[in-house]
Amino acid sequence: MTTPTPRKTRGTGRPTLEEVARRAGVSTITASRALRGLSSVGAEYVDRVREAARELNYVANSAARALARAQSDTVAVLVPSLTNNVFTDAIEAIHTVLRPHGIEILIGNSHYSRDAEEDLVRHYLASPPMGMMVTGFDRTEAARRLIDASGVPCVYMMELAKAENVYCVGFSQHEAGDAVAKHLIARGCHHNAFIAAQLDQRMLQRGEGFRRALQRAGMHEPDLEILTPAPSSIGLGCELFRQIMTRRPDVDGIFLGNDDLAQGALFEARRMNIRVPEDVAIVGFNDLAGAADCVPRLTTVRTPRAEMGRTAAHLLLSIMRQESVPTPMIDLGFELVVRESA
Amino acid sequence: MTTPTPRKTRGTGRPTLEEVARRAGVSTITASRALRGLSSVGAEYVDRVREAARELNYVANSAARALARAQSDTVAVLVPSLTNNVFTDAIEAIHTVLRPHGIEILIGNSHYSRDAEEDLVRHYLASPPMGMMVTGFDRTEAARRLIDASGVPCVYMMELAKAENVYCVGFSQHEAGDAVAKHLIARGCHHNAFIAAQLDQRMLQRGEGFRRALQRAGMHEPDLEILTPAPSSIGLGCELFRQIMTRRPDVDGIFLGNDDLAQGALFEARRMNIRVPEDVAIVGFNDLAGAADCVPRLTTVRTPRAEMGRTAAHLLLSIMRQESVPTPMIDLGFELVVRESA
DNA sequence: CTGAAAGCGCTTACAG
DNA sequence: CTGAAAGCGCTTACAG
Repeated sequence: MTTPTPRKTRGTGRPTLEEVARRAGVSTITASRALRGLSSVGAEYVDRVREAARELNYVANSAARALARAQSDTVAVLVPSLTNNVFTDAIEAIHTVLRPHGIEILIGNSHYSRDAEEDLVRHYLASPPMGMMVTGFDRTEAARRLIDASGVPCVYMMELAKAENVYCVGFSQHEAGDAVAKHLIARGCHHNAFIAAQLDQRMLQRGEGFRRALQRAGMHEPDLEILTPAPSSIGLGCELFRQIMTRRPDVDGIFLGNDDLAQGALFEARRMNIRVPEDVAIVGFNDLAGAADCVPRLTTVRTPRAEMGRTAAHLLLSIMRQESVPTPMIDLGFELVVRESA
Repeated sequence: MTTPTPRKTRGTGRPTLEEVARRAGVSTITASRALRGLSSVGAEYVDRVREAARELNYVANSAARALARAQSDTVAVLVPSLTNNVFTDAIEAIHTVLRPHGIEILIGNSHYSRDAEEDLVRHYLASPPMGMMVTGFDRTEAARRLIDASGVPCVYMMELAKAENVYCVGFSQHEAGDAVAKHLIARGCHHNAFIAAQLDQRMLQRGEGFRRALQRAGMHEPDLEILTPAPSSIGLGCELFRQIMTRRPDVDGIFLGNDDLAQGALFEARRMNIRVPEDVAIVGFNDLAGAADCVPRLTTVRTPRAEMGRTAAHLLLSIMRQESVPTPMIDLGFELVVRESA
């Protein structure tokens, strides 16, 4: 004898918490608490509820939960680019840490635009995520205020803050630039150029570190800097390398603000029959895929992208749980990887 | 005389639809309809409601909406990698199309694992998105069934389906491999190798196209194929190039299944003092950044990543709106870009 | 074209 | 430790 299943007119048709509770012989709220692992539920109930949920293939309706709690199991991650593996590496690591906690990651790509980032902040804060992670500190005043006023826990990635009261995970871009300059100087390069594109704050900070070190050594030549807001690319690296070497053939050391630019320089050097590192030493930044394999193998600065993502995610987790964190600022450092090009 | 604002104990504290309605002097449901642009609302009301919403800075609570409609304004996009720009390019385009429609994109990265993808399918389908986009057709039977049974509109990207009843946007990987073989043959290459890694279906399909063309020309040599499931990378390209040239120095044409592998081959060729294309012609796949700038400039197959993303997103939009679509299968083609390496 | 009622599926807040 | 009630903020379904 079969009872006809009543046709539901609304809803998803999926099993609900109420059905789980009924099957387990407890109240809905007890089922809710049992499934959430709240300690105030008797052990015998917990098992019964879990069992019932399993049998029914129960999955909590996240919309209902979000509505009831006035918050969703979501973390918004704002990056300036998805093309640049610097950020996808970090995102991967964030996923790895947060997914097991049932947290969904919303990726916002600002395309290196402050205004676009402000829109994203506004958008995500409209349905407050339980936390957010943003890239660096360069944003509109409005975006800054929105984040602060939202009360949503926020971790800043990729840079170190000046202030004490912000949670950040990164490394000193300035020191990294400094290290590159010192390496070039120690190598005996006398005319050191700096080539940068995109001109986001991190790029500028490493440029500043590089410049300062040259100045301290009395070797800074302002006209040996090429800074363009155009997006970084291998092609642009080719172009700018040719430009500087044509204008100043005596340049014997170049720091290109990232590996794309540096790879382009390597290619163009070959086309121009300029030997690397004999005629000119070349240093990149980030140690992306390929840097270790090109000809000559690229000397560059390895940045801890995955580790930043992982650490930032763990930090955010702690803050969201209101745990006390040892230090709000985590410096993960960097490493100058000396290979063949410089 | 000021009335003290009642402190809300629950909820987000954000303005609700009810407040908007009250301010506009209509019922909540009329406000709801007005804001959603349902034609059954008098024009005068629409303006009043919109005005009130603007004044209150009203943003609909997406959780409440999702709960009431038993569906969220969300599209899940499943890709095998975020490191490979093939997929980030597509994702970018999808974002561009879907964002203006208020649709949030959930990115699932399967890391080229069928099991991981099945988990993702299960996860996303647990809170059904309004639509989903997946990569190719190679998945577990369970994942396939879950998608079909869910009733969630789904568009398949990157490949063309055999069946008629699936919505897909891509190009023929098989034909692309065929085109590469023909080019190498026309160039006069007699011993043509195929080097592939990762071994996802698309890679294998272009390999098959390549192989068939060689067979038709009576030029296929089985031992000139290196297929490894290891992840593609420039470094691996170096390694495999050295391997094949050491084993068979008479090879004079190589199709590497993607640009990473090909770039590695170019580097290693230089290290081995093998001239490209004089000694061996090299063809890559995808035309990623750098292909046009390396030395020698890489001959490769340009694939329509952004266009696939854009087109797939528009197609999904149509399906979700239940509009009739002219054709479920959209072939965007590819283009052999002949540069210097072959 | 407009609205009062009910419901979506959870969790909070209050009792016991 | 457990539960009945109320509420989160929308939309669906039914009337008029």
